Parts: sequence; structure tokens; C-alpha cells
Amino acid sequence: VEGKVIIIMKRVTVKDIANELNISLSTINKALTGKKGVSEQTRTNVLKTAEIMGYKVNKVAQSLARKSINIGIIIPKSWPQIHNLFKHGINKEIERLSDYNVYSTYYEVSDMYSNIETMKIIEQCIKDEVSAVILCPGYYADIENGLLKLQKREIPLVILGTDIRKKFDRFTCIRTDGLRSGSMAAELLGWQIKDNSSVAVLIGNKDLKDHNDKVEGFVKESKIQKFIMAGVFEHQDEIDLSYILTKKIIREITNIKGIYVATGNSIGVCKYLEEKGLTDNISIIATDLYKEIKQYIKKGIIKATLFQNQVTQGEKAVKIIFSLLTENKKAPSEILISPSIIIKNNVDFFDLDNENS
Amino acid sequence: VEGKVIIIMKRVTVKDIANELNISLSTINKALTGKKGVSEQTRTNVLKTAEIMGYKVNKVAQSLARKSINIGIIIPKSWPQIHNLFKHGINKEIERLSDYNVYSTYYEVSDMYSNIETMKIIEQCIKDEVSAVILCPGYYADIENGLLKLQKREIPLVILGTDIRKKFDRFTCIRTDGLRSGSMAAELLGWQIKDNSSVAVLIGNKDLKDHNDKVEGFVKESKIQKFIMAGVFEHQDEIDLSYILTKKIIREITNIKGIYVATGNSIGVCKYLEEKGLTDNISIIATDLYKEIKQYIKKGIIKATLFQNQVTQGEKAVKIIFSLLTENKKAPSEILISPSIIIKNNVDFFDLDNENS
DNA sequence: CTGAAAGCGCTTACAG
DNA sequence: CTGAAAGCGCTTACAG
Repeated sequence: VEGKVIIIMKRVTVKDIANELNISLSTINKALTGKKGVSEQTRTNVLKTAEIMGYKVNKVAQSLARKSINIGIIIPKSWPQIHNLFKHGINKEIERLSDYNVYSTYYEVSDMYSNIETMKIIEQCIKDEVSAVILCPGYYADIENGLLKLQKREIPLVILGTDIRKKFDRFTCIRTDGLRSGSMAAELLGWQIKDNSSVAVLIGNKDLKDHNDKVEGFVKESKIQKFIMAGVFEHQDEIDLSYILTKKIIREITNIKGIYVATGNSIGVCKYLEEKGLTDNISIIATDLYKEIKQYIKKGIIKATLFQNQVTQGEKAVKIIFSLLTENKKAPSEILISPSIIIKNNVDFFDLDNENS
Repeated sequence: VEGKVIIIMKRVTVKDIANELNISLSTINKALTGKKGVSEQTRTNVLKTAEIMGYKVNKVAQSLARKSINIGIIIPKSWPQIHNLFKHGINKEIERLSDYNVYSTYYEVSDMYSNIETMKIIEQCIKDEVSAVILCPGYYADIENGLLKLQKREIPLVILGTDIRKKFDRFTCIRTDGLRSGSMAAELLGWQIKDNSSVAVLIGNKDLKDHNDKVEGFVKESKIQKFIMAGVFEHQDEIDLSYILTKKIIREITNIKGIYVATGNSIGVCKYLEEKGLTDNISIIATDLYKEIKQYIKKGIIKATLFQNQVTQGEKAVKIIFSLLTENKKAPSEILISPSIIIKNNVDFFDLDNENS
């Protein structure tokens, strides 16, 4: 038939290389995987020949033969609404890789501020000889020593949802793009409110780069959208605090028409506006998605939310570790993903208990 | 450490079942995979024991041992802007499964209306003994006979982007949820235009269920958003036609403030409005994403587009076929996915040449 | 209908 | 430093 295109991958195997060079399989393997016990000359030779012949390791055969990969996951017990999403993504991908001889060990820390505890757990991971570590988000500070220990043992690390200042080899941060998230919020808000209205932004903590990025992106786009940025407020991810802050904002800012809540903590804001009957006058753009937020979207109180795809982040973390460990494929030190825009008419697609992508 | 949770998958293998029952491996295999050459009693016994012992086939080992899987892909040569996205998704997933002994054969048809050609190609697929078929979108009619032939030979089929009337076993349609897409478009438009403005909808063809669904969803939500639905127009996915239609719409509909283009063919609309300097007065919600649409979004002429995630659809198609063939896991006959909302500030995340998810 | 053997492409002790 | 052998968990001819 005209237009038929067949793509068959003629496999090049270690055996082919062995035949080509008249060397044993074990030597080939040592050379290819960087293990000791081969002369530098043999190694170079094997590597070069493999390259020329177009050899690519067959991960399927490899995982059948090698030892297990054990991924350690450090995760705070607090705020399960969000952390369970990461967990779900991680588990989903590990499940998918279970035939590849991959499993996981979970280590729980009490809350998002547990630095000393986290340090201890990192040491435990090392003792347990985990193959890699995934660190779920928290307000981490002073855990640099722990990271250094992982670094020294060449244990790969992926940090989810937050950034850390230091960049190490074999360390990757995965999070949403804060700058873009902020601009997206302002763009959506701009469709809904008139020029020269006032808007406010609520974030968790002014010390976090991610939170500041969101503000910066928002401010930039708000100039284009022609509304007035009336202030940034810290709610420390406490519902009560955001409730009180909203009260203050409503009282003090004249002509306030929009609020952008840049973390998942938007419930307090909605609660206050609902109680005071102000929901028709003020548009809320929220962040992330869980049961309560879903309800506020359906009621039309939250107009849109920027979902940070925690499930996808969790999946990516496992994928990155797997290709680093099996193919020695290095990931960039920072991966910024795009938040998804969720509105009333697509919120039901995001069934957080099951599938998310 | 407190809170440590280890999950180790103790593997149950065919050997374990063989030992348990004192039967040979080949008999176990025949029973498990539904092949001929085992007594019904043995089969039942094996199946029951496997169930009880929690046996799950190791796909890694399986794919190392079995014959190749060859997926046939039928794809129109026309409109590469969109079809290349499907192709990209399919290739990406096949590449990921290449270690699993999976490859592909592409069969090209001239355009989206080539029914006779498509029929011939289906027969060619059968001759080539493909393991499964993926059919990329077109305005198919009268290809039912071909589908029946696949059905008779138990060759799984996945149809992308469109629906077919008949439902067969082992057949799956993947496409975006038309009803929701329509409502989403209306919701976004509702943020941007005043109550009682008029809006119009452009679709490809009134005979297609998918296109009608979009209209239906749009009409439903437009009542809530309080704007007036002034008409539905067919553009047959021709740029020229949509250009002329837009002219007609502008001339005849008073107070027109919004246009929803429900297929990828929005370029003609933008062109007309841009030429006549009407882009400030009329909001456009488009569908899908390619270079030209990207540019119109950046210029602010298209306010938002509902991207139908063709790449994801392609990936899903391959995944479905793979689990059907290797685990006998049946997929539903219809899979509706959610379109992604793309606006000015997140359009750059969608780099269609590389990664899309 | 049932079973013994070889092989898929790799890795891993172990011996030389 | 180099190599021969066994094994990961399955499938596939082939023989009985």
C-alpha cells in the first residue's frame, strides 16, 4: 500500500557487542555500567563500539536481572488534603514500575515545619540504603546538612512543591511556575472586573520564593489588566488567619473587586465573604483543589482555581529517579510545571480520588 | 523510626503456582493465557489457585519472552497541524514501550474524507497481521464493514477524536467531552461580555455528534450566563468558509459580542476581525492549538482556547491497546477527556513540538 | 492433554 | 583484569 511506513527497532544487545569485540558479557557489562574491574582501554573500547552500534540498554531485561530499587519518600502528616495528592501520584507511578522491580518506603514527619525530624529521617533513609529520596513540600530550613549527606553518597533527591536555595548534582526541584501562576490569575481576574478596581493577594509566607514569584507575576499582569494592586497579605496557611485577613481587607480597601489566594488556603476567605453576603461583588481566584474548594467553585464563589497538579508532580518525581538510576539520564535541577485552570464547568473532570491527568 | 511504612511486593510467580499444584510451567501458561491444550478442569484449577495466591503477570518478563506487538496506525495526510499531535503522542508512548517489544506501522490516507481508501487500508492491516489498530480522526462514514472485519479477527481498535455510532467489543473511542467543552466556552465568555449580548457558534459539521454536543453544552451554559445565542454556523473546517461566515455574522447579528469556534478552524474568523479592526469588540473562544492560534492568543485576539490534548489522546490509545493485549484488561467503549484551558499567560507552557502534558 | 528445555537481554556472584 | 554460568519470570516450539 502506498504510504505505508514500518518502524522496526532492530535491537542491538550486549551479546552483539561481545561478538563484535570477542569479549565476555561480564566485561561488557562492567564497562557499560561504570563498575570497577575493567582496564580503561577495554572500557573505552566497549563504550565506543556500543555508541557506534547504537546500543541502548533494554530496561525490561535489566530490571529482571538487577536488585530492587527502593525509593524513600518523606512526607508530612499534616494537611492530607494536599499531601495525599502527591502520595497518589507517587504510588501510581511506582505501581506502574512494579514490574521493573521498583518499590517504596514511606517516612512520615509530623508537620510542614519539622526540620529536626526531617534531618533524622534523612539519616534513617541512608541507613536503610534507599536508592533515592523524594521530599514532599514543607517550609524547610536548615536541612542543608542532611542534603549534603545524601549528596556525598550519590543518592538522588527530588523535592516536590518547594524550592531550595542550594543546587546539587542529582537534585531536582519540581513545582509550578510561580511567575506564570500569578499572571494567569491576574489575566482571569481581568476578564471579570472593571478597569481601576482594587484587588488583593493572599500568600502563605513572604519568605518563600514560590509565593513571591506568584505576587510578582500577578503585579506584572495587573498593570496590563488595569486594576489596582492594593496589597499582599500573609496567612501562614491557617484558615482562621485568612478569615480575619479577609475581614480586614474588606474593611480597609475601597472598591475591592477581586482576591487572588496564591496557596491552597482559600477556605477562610470564601467563608467570610459568604457569611457577609459579599460573594457577588468580589471575584476570587484560588489555588489548588480539594473537596471544600470544589464546592465553592460549584457555588460560583470561587470563579477559578489554579490547580498545581500534585499528582503529576508525584509521577514526575518517580520517573526522574527511575531514568537517572537505570539509564543514568540526568534531570535539570528545576522543573517548572503549568497549573491547570479549573472553572465550574470542568471541575468534575478532576476526580482527585482517582485519576487526575 | 516512627511512622516508617515499607511496601514490598512479594512476587507470586508462575513457578509458585506450578509448585503449589505440581503441574508443569507450560500447562500453567496455557491455562493462564487462555490458550488451547488444557483440560477445562486443569484450567479452572490453575485460575482459581492463581487468584487465591494473588498472582499477577510480570509484564517485564512476559515481553522479554513473547513475540512483538505491532500496532497499525491509520492517519490522514491532510491537516498535519492537528494530526502530527496525535502522531507525537502515539510515538511517545510506543517509544516508552519499545523495551516491551512493541513497535508500530503507519498507514497514511489522503484526507479526512477518504472512506474507500480507509477500508482498503484496514484490509492491509489485517494482511500485515497487526496486533491492533489506531484510527486517527476523520469524517468517517460507511467504514462499518471494515470495522466488522477487525472485530471478527478480534483485533482491538481505538478511534481518536471522533465517535462512531456502532459499539463493538474491543473498540474504544477517545475524544474530548463535547458537552463540557461547550459549557466551558460559554462560562469563559460569560466573564468577558455583558448580559444580553449576542454570541455565535461556528462548528465543522452539523452531522457530527461531537460538534452538536459542543453546541448543546454552549447553549445550556449561555442561559446561565445570560447572553443570547444568535446562531450556529457550519464552516466544514475550511478557512475561507469561516472567513466568509464571520463577515455574514458581523453584518447580520446586532450586538454580537462573542464567537465560539468549536473546532480548530478559527484562523479565518480572526483574520476577518483583525482586518476590519473589530477585535476589541468581540471575544473569541477557540478550540485546539497550533502556531497561528498561538499567535492570535498572544495578540489578545483569541481570549482563550480549549485545547483537546491530542498528544494525551495518542498516548492513551497506545496504553489501552497495550493493557488489553498484555493483561486482557478491557477499556470502556468511550473515554471522554477534558480539554485544557489555554490563555495568554500559559500558552507558552504548551510547546507542541516537544512535551505537552 | 501434559511436560522438559531453550531462550528473551540483562546482571551478579564466583572462579580463574 | 577477564570469563563461564546461573538466574530474573515468562513464552514458545517441540516431544511425549
